[in-house]
Amino acid sequence: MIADVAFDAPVDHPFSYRVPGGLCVAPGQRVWAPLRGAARVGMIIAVRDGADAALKPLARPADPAPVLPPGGLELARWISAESLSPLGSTCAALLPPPPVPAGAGGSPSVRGPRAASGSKPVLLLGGGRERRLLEQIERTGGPALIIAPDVEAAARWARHLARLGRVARLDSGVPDVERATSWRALADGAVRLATGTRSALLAPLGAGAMVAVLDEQEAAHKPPGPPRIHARDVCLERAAREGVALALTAATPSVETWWRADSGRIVAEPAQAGPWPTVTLADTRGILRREPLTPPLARAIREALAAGRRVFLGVSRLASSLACDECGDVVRCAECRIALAFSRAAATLVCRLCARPGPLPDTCPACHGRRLSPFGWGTERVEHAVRRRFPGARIARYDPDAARGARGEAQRAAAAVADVVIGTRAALRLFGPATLGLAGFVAPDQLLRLPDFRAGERTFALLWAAAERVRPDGAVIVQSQNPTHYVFDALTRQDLPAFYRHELKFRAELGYPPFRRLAVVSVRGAAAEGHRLAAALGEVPGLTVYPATADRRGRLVRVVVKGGPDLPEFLRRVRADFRGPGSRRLGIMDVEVDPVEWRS
DNA sequence: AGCACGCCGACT
DNA sequence: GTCGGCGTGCTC
Repeated sequence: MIADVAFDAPVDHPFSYRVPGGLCVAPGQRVWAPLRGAARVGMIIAVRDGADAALKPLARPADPAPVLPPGGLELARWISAESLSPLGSTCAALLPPPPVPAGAGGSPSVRGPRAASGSKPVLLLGGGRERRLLEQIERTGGPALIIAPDVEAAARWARHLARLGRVARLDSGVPDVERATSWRALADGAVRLATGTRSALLAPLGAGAMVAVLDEQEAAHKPPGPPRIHARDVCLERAAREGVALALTAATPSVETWWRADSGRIVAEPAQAGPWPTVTLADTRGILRREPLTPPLARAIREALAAGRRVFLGVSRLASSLACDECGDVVRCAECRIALAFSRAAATLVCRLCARPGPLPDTCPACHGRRLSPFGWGTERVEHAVRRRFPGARIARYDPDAARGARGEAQRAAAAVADVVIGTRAALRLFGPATLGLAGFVAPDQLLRLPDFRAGERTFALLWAAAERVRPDGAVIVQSQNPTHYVFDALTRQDLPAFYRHELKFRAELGYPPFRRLAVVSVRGAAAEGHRLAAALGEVPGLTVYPATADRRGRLVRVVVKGGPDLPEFLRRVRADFRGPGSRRLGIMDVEVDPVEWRS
């Protein structure tokens, strides 16, 4: 017998081994096998008849029995194909680490896929969505798997579910041994409730199970590293294959998910609109930007502090676009309509999507105003201004991305008791629903202008999340040079559908997701090959290929490709040719399908 | 990914 | 004269 084994390595073919007599192995089981001298763990993806004296033998099983049922392995294959990630790496990332060499242990058999129940996925929107999800799990009483965007949320949900029975935690917030034990307890039916992050996507589930993806719009559901695929997309596929019930929750769903609901493939379950704070737009057009707080925002802070209420001030990282001080217009790519990326150092404007360089204009293309400037209020500058203005208030800055570890802890402690918290997106987690007196946004235009077609979606999500944390008698103040933008308008009117109507229109007109799929293809090492590849992609009917960009030395060639639902299949074919026999010095080709953000 | 092989700069 | 840089290539 010969076993084909996939390893966690950037090679997309399996390695074959002789199965020693007496060793009983099956697909879905992990094994130790020699690879270039060293013993490594790999996933058996096939076992076949045959003999080849040249093959090395498998060493020993790493799992007493398959961790993946046939359906799980098929799903892993689909993930690997869809994301162009190696199958071995996909399995490694989506399974708990194999048990340590110790005693053999029992052999829980993993159940196969269940009969399809055929119900459509549901999208839980609006206030109380998490409570409704919990009630639904309680009502159905079946097995449930909660996929959270991060470890903290997984832990929180483990506590919520503990009321209903034993909960298996499958995320990296618990020790590896506990993860592995939980996985097996779930497989043999001893435990029916589980929480985890994306690494729990393949967790075994009993009949009548339900999977939930929390905050499905979160980019954290597609973390770096293989397999580069969004947890929501895997769950949609799993629901379709295995017939498990699927629930997605979101305050502001991804545009892709809203569109699926629009077209009836997902059933949206909105809540009745709850109370909403007053949202006010403060127009900053033509205002000298020496001071980050407009009079309305400063007044609102004073009032909130006087009333003993807490204030959140949302700031963003430094800007990378060029805007007009007079009319607020941002310099955009004529073709792609996304903001041109501004580099102060190089004094250049360039489109991150099509790579078209724009000349640095002297005057605003919209109003011919002469004051064009890079826009930015960093956390420090805002903090400084607020301290000067409100010397008596307890003011704290909170940006966990900038301060990690012990410093982050200290920052969090200070922010927890501060009257005014100045922070980025992540700071919102400090506040419960309807607890703030005021949420103010100093310059959300910075987010709105990010050179990314998702800029509107992300800005809307942030503002909405903040508004949900403001008391109904509180206020949201948004400073903007673009006060009539549909993002702000939908926020003010608490009108979710209005935002998606506009956004879908924009996406449809320019052929962005969900109407077309995107991929970023990079070739490292050989510029000529990279350009040859870009040319080859351009020949494929149905694909739109943006001009390739190269870094300074031409070591990295990047090309953005647009295509239809079968984009991964096209890319796999092109990659196979690219790596095909007979060609030398090809460099390394790397593909990111459905990128969530640009980051060059 | 790891790990070895391989051909060019500064050191005991 | 060697030690070591990481570019290139292979792993059943």
